[in-house]
Amino acid sequence: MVTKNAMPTPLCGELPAEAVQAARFEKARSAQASAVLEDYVELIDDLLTSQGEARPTDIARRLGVSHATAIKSIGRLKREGLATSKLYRGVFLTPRGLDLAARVRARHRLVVDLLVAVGVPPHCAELDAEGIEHHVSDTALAAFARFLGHERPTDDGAEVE
Amino acid sequence: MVTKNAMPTPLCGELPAEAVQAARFEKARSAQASAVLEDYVELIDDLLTSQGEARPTDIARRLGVSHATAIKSIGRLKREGLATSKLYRGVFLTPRGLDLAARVRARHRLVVDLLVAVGVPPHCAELDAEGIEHHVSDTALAAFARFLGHERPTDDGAEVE
DNA sequence: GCTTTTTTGTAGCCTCGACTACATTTTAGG
DNA sequence: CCTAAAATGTAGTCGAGGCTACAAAAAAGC
Repeated sequence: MVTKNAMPTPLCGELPAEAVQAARFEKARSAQASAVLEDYVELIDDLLTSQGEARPTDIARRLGVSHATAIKSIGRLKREGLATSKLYRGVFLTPRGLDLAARVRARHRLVVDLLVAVGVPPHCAELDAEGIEHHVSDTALAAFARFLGHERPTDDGAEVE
Repeated sequence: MVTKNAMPTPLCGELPAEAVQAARFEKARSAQASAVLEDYVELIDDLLTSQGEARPTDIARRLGVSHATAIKSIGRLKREGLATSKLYRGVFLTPRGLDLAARVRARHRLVVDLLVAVGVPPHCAELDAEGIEHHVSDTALAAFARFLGHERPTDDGAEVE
């Protein structure tokens, strides 16, 4: 018997257990929907900072997708008001895009740092964080920061096996 | 062709930085591809254990999707050799499905436990784990287990000052 | 036993994110 | 300057995973 719904959940007072569980899955699905856009925004910001420009071909290569796929996604970014692009002139971020990029990057670092702090090898932490980060809530992020701030393991990474 | 088969192993020694980054995103994408199937398998196993049967309608309700969507996904499970179903007789898991369910469940618990251990409120940990779990590698899982076993922080959660 | 409701399944449509193939534009070479 | 290559953009396809609407079978009510 699992009866994982036996605990008193703060927000979901009288809701049926099914609805609670359904909401959980729905949250994960919606997080996934914005994951791709977040990746693009973060990468574009990265390219703009390091290279001075973000060209679709570079974006595609870094993401490991075809240029057509990248261009389509850039179109979505523009529709969502996160980026702009001039014909044959590269992609740029709107203020909203820049803001999102900053938040995504901070979250990424925090997730990696936490993984390393609990003993995940740095290389692996980077890999896993790419998928994980999109699903970490602000509440959890705050907890991560608190955890890292209180008992930061001298930043040399936890002992590798 | 992307020659994605050039590096199945995590030795990114002489590879260009772009390829490394691309591989990271690709891993996240492939993890996402199996996420839905994992959720279904876990839920079906849960229903079989607690209710004795897993009916498409129940699956759909618990996942928060329409029954048509659930039935389609069940079809995918069958194609992948993870489940079987007899007309109007519910869904069952194959040995492979059962094995996957067990692994998914263990991983889920480990992720939740780790989140709680670093100070994430239990309710939030459950929510976030739903999305996170699909992206946690075996290496990271092992680190989680080690962390939880070695330095369990008195289980009172991080003190909220 | 017949009707109604629930459950199950099918069909068709949508969006997203991937792809290939082709068209166009800019840039680079000769 | 004109051509070849690279970069950019467009069109069309595909599968996954959602949806609604409808059809059929099983279960429940009367």
